[in-house]
Amino acid sequence: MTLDQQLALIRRGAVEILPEEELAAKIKRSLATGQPLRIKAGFDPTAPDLHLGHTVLIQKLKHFQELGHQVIFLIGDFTGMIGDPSGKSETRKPLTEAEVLENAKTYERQIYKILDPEKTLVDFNSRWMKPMSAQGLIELAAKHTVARMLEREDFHQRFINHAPISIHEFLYPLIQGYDSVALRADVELGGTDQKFNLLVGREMQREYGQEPQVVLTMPLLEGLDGVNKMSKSLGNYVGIDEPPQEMFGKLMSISDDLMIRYYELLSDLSVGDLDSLQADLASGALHPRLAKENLAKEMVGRYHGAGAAEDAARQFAAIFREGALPDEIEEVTVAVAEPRVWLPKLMQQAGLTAGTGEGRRLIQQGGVQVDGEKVSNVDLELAAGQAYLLRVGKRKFKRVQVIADF
RNA sequence: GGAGAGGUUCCCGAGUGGCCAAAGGGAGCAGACUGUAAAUCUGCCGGCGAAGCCUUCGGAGGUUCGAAUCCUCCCCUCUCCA
Repeated sequence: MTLDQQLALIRRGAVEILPEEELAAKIKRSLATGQPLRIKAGFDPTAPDLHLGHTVLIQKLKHFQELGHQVIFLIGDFTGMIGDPSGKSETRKPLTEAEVLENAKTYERQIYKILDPEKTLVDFNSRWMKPMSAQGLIELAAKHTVARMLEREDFHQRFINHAPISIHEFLYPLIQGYDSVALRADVELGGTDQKFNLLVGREMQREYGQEPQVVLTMPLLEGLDGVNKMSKSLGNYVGIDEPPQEMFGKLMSISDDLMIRYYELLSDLSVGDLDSLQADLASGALHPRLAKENLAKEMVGRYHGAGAAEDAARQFAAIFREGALPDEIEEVTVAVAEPRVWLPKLMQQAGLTAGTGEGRRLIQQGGVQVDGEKVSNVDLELAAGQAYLLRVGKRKFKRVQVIADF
């Protein structure tokens, strides 16, 4: 592909490319020499459960891969072994080497749903960080100043808010920057929240006499709430390993605005198609529900195959539009010592609620059905020795076999 | 090392002896409305078969009829000084 074509694809969805002229120069040189660019992106070894937020970045890696460049998927196992960079929580327990390898495998299994395994290099920063001596680390630390560190937004905020900042947190950007030196990276990708760290990489490379990498930032994908960034700890995520039904349901529950955003950052739709999609939505030619269904199908299809996507769509429509039951309802068996069970108790034992208080509340609120009948009596007792279909809220179903055990 | 500020329920944050299972907001859950949503409105939101009782306000003791609130010691964070 020509320089301009490459640049266009790389630019798509990117927030910033710093500096763009350098990227152009690197690509030009690559075209001339046939030498692919080395594209780096770093990942935390402790969270092997990728969600759609991560895939924004991985999609971009894929673009580079399509352009023939060398993608390096770097697992920050060394940094992950030390502790928690957010500073808030308790010290993270160090991962063993076996765990790291295990997590790496999980990563590979997940990313290869998007990336080409043949063209992806997976590396670990412990490879060069572990042999580094204390002297080497201090030398590394000497290449940066505290004032410079405090320029980073979150450090700055915490500093002025009198929140704690641990010394080791200053080491993370340095090490991440050194990773770029070790890998001789030409380009590093990251979320916009990574901008500072990515730029440290440029400075480190310069310090070590290398040509600085180009920094490319991608937007952070908002989570299902539409406000906060997608993250596991906030619970607003869609994991790419989730069952099709789950994934489909979550995607269908996002707001219309968010749907556009997801299309933009996750879909393979071309820029032109995206524009006409938006136009059709605005004119009413396309029903938002339909557009959302298509998006959900595309995502489920990407991670589970087209068949699974169709199934999920059909079931979803059946349950939520026609009020039918899902194809598969989990069955549980609960043994009770009395001839009758109190419903809230049963719900608790079936794993539908955390306690009887919650069950009691749900009944009062009209959110509980037994065999399709809404329950209003908090004291309702069911006879043992038979099966019941319990529905709690909109989505939780269980077929419960109550056996008498006395 | 010295002086000061602070640690409250999932999160933020009020509460400075009984009226406190603890205001308010956020998140979450349920219901209504819808397009499946979003927005909005309503209710719930420590545990308990619900009567009252039990466990919670950094930790351990103590004062008191009674402590998130007062005292002692300890742990942790921040600020200023050195």
